[in-house]
Order: sequence, then structure tokens, then C-alpha cells
Amino acid sequence: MPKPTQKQTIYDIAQQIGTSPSTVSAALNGTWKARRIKAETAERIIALAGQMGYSVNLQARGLRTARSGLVGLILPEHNNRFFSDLSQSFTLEARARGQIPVIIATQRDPKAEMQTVQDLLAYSIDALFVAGAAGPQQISAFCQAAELPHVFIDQPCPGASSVITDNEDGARRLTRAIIETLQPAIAPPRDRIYLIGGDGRLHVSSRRIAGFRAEIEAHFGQCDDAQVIACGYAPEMALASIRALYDQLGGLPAGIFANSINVFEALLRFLVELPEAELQSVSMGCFDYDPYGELLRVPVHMIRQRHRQLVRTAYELMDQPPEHPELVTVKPELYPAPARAARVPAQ
Amino acid sequence: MPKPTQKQTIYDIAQQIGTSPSTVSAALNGTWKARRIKAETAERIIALAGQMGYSVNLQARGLRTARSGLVGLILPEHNNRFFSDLSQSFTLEARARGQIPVIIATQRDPKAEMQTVQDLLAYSIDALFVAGAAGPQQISAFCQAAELPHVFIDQPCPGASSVITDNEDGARRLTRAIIETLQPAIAPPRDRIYLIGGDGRLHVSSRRIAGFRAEIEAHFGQCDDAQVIACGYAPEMALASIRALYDQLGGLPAGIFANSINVFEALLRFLVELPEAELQSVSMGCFDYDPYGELLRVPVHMIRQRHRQLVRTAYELMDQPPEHPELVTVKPELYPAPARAARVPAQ
DNA sequence: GGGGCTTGTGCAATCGATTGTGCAATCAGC
DNA sequence: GCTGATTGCACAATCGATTGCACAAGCCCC
Repeated sequence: MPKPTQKQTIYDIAQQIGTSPSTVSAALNGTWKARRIKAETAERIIALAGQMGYSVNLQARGLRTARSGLVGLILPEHNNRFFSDLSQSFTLEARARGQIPVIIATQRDPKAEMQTVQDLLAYSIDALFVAGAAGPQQISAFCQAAELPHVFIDQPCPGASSVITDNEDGARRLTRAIIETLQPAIAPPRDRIYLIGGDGRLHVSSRRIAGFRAEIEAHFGQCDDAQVIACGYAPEMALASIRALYDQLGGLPAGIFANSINVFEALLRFLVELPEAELQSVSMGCFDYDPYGELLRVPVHMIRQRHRQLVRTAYELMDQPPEHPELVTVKPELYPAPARAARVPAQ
Repeated sequence: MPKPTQKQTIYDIAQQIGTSPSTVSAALNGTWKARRIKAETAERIIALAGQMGYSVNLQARGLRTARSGLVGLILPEHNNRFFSDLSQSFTLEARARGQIPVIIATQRDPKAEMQTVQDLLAYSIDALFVAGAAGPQQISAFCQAAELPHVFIDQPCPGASSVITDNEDGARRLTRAIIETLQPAIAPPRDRIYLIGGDGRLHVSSRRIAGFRAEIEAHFGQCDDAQVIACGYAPEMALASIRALYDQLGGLPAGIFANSINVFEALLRFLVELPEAELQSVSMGCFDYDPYGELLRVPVHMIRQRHRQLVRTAYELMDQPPEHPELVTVKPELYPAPARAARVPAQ
């Protein structure tokens, strides 16, 4: 039980033992062998330090070594399943390496992002990970100028190493799952699968859309442009889109591919008002994961990004920086919906 | 656009301007008036610093001032709605004060908690907030010894200031809401409301249970001990409990009070397998919030802790430490279930 | 017994800021 | 023109560690 009554320094310890501060320093930070300190001396120092409740002043060390043991992670928000999963994995990974994770949410505000990067740099953080920033290029340019190692996660940034989910692969698998659970005998015009949400101009969305189209074409020979409703990520837009689609088709389509959890939530807001029987006729998939998805009365396939793997890979890119910036992809995980058979039918 | 080509120091600036480092320091950290630096000199320095892309070395400043601008928040995990809400609020509050929030998840592991506290202390953090720690007393003792200001959030710790949700009040309001949406004409033994989950030995649970009982007694004259099933927070236990209750009663009870989101999830796992009609007969409440709660086919009342308020209050306790440790409560928010009338009945 | 090697440790500079104190130069007042 | 206050700034110590280098003592070997 350490009792750090008052700040202890290596000078205090040195005095107690009757040795010099440099010897104490070496003994405590593990370089004593290299400095040829006698094992017994080192042990005595370490023992005393322990019972005095000494702990290094990391600011002093950091000042001298120009490092800090802090690693940063910038993300848009905390209260989001994916980002909190990412925070979790990042924390575990950083702690395992003896680093202190500093996770900062910047609300997708480029100004806040830059301010944060600068602040973190002022603390001499050792590395920076960036997930879902609004202004990636600016961040990357800044880090490069400051020679701060950095890697983007879940977001490709030109000129910097990035590790992202294989969105195309995920979209294909999700689409396939939706196809496999299509209810038989649904008449036109309700017999098709629609992708809702996302923004075709963004890298992430475009890959997902490509995957969706590819899989639809592979199974049905073609994919009508109308089947891709990239209305953005705003819930209101998604809600409006599904409503319009419902009216246009005279009911729900045979399948729905929700392009993100927000979109899915919006859809759900609409679906939950419908009679159960109607619900049961649709085959759904969501490109994102939430445990509640498994607890709905509608079966939903979900794609979950491998957050742990993303973080690990990002760290690897950091540890052994490639010659040129690299874009690494990680395949996501499919959480297939519980089989319909297991559910008690309505009524 | 700052371009920090290479690390700049106040010495570099001093040389460029032809002044001393101390003057530069004063000009840049705002103490120049107190040090009677000419306004023009200060401006010149500030301008040059800006165009050189200078930024203070916070480790150096921290070493000198024995502060750091870092504030810690310890919590059990990131991927939990409440804690991520808390992280969010904490980040905003800290950033607004010009501090860097350092949020660390310690998995409810007392060892990891202590290790983290020590690490943070080694960085000379200015303050520590603790939410949901497994070993609060140990943490508090350590902080006291190190004279580190600290406040507990959502968890009372003897001997330290704490700000927690008014669990009794929340439980009463939640219970009242459940009572108000009870379906008419449910025959015994299924006509009662049950609280499921939690641990009566914990402060938080005991207050909730007290609130539940009080409100039940106020409405029904008495509360049977059997109506409180404090089976812990483990999902498996909750699942087993609801199953046993279902078997015992020959159906669902009239009302269910889920004592936490985990418990609620477990219940849902059971409920989702039941026919819709049965579901519609139960009035539910959950002491925790998740947006998905609003999207279920079962109406659910939810209690949400005011995370923003908790953080603000905690900061106030930190800013103006009371003579003796104080326990402040914050009333939570009730998210009533959408009215049943708005829902299309099954079939 | 002298030269060279190894062993164990101390000295002092250094990282980049902050801050108490000292001291010219200027100014005001008589 | 002299005194005392004010203005504007520089000096140097300091925070607590790390680290290059020097150096004494002991040892080996011829």
C-alpha cells in the first residue's frame, strides 16, 4: 500500500540511500544494467522507492525525453456504439503497451479537431489516431509538419496511413444475407431490395453501394438505380425516404439495406407503427451493429466492424510505418438475424 | 495556418525579437501586464509566435507549475449508453474550461483502477472524477494522500464528495408511470408489478427498491416482498428470474420494473419470443435509457440520468470544495413510453 | 609495477517553461 | 538638478527527471 504523503523525488531517495540522483534514476527506470549499477544497489533503491510510495514525475521525464507516454484518439462522439467500441479497444491496447489513452470527441467540428490536435501536440503525445474526423487532410498535414506519427481509422485519408473496414465486402455479405431471407412470393413492384441512406460522394458509402449493386446484379442480373436511395445519413431524410418508398410501392419492399445505424433507427421509427404481419414480410439488414438489433421482433442482419482488429492494425502501421502511406482494410463481421423459425409467429 | 516546421521554443522567439525568454513567456501566457511588459512588445511577440507556429511545451510548463491541465475520468467501460453520455458531457465541460479530458475505462477491476489513478497522478493531473469504480474507498484514500481533488459521480463514496442520481425519486416516478399504463382487468396472480434486477446491498439499488416499494404501497396499500426480485445485474440471472416468474404466474405479470439496462436487455430477450398479444398486456419500465427503448413494439417507460447535470455539479463541487465531503443528488429524467393509442394493434 | 580493461558511480548539462528579484532608464515634483 | 517613484525588461534559479562523460578503484597480465 503506497502512501505518497508528499511528493517524493529521486533526490529524496538519493539522499536517503546515500547515492546520487542519477543512480536512483537508472535504478528506477530500468536502465541500471546498461549503466552498470550494482544489482544490490538497484534493489535497495527500488525497495526504498516502493515503501516511500515514490512515483516518477512524468512531466519531468517527458520534458527531458520529448516523449510522454500519451497516445491520442480523436473521434466525433462518444455516444455511438461503434466509437465507444473503438474507445474500448483502443484503451485496452494502449494500456497493454503502458501508454495512457487520451480519447477526445470533437463533434465533427473541424475547428475543434485542429484545436485538439494542437493541444495534444503541446503535451508531446507520442502518436495520434483519428477516427471519423471532419477535416482529415488538415489534421494529417499538421501532424506531418510536426512529425507526429498518425494513422486514420475507419476513414481513408490521402497521404496518410489508414485502416478501414472493407465496406464493399461487408455490403456484399449483408446483401447476400438479405437475399437469403427474402420471403417467397412477393409480387412486383414490392419484390425488390432497396439500399437506404448514405452519401455516394463519400468513400465509405460509395464502397457499400458498390458492394450492394454487385451482389444484387450477381443474383438478379441487374440493379435498378432506383434501388439505391443514398439520401444521406440524417434520420429525417431516411424517414422521409422510407415513407415515400412505402407509398410508392403500396407497402414495404421485400428487402431493406440500411446504410448505417442512424438510418436504421429512423426506419425502425416508421416500421414499428406497422402491423406485425407486414413487418414479417420484409428482409432487413443494417450496416452497423447494435445489440438491440437482435431483440427486435423483425429479424435483422447486421454488419459489425471489427473494432479490436482495426485498432491492432492501426498500431501495427504505427509501429512499422511503411515506406509510403498505406490503406489497409479489415473485413467486418456479419451478425446474421436469428432464424425466423425460432420466432413465434404473430398472434 | 500554423506551420510548426520544427519545435520552436520561447528562446527562439526571444532571439528573433531580441528580448529575453522571460519576456516572451510572459507575453505568451498572458501575465505580461502583471509583469509590466509594454503592450507593443507583447504584441510583437505574440504576432511572431503566431506566424512561427509556436506552441508551448506543456510538459515544461507543467513541470514548473506542478499542474498539467489534464483532468481524469475513470469509468468501468465505454460501450454503455450511460457512461458514453457521461464521457460526452465530461469532454464538453472540460474542453470549455480549457482542460484536456483523459477518460479511462478500467473494466471494474480494482487493480486497474489503482494503476490508472497512479499513472494519472504521475502526470500531475489537476483533478479526478470517478464513476462506477469497483474500489472507490481505495481510490479516495489514495487521492487524499496525494492531495488530488476528486469527486465521485453516480456512486457515493464515504469520505469524499459525490454527486449521484436521486434513485429513490426516479424509482418512484418510474413506478408511477408503470402503474398509470397498467392494462385493465388482469386477474390474480398476474395483477402485480415486479421489480427485477439489482443488488439490495448496493446503495444505488437499495434506493431504487425503496422508491419502488414506497410508490407501490402508496397505490396498493402494501408491497409484497416477492415483488422485489433483486437478482443482481447479470443478464443470465435476470433471464432466469423472468422465466421463473412467468412459469410461476402462468404468464407475464401486469407490470415490470427493470432495474438497469442490462436487466432490461435480458428481459427483452425473453419477451421477444412471446406472442405479441401477451406482450401488449404488460406495462414496462426500465431504470436506464436507450434510444431503442422507444422503438420497441412494447411501450417502455425509461429513466435517464442527467449526465450533463451530473458533470456540472461534480465540477462545482470541485471548484468550491465544501468544508466536509458532500453528497449531492440530481433528479433523473423520465422518458414516458409513447402512448399505446398511437400504435397499431397487433394483426 | 605499469598499462589497459572492467566495474560502479557521480557530476553536471539539459529539456522548456515560470517567476522572484534586480536594475537601468524615464518621469514627476519641488 | 536632485530625489523618489514608475516603467520595462533581463538574470538566474527552479521544477524533476535523463544521459554523456569522467573518473576512481580493482583486477589481469606481462
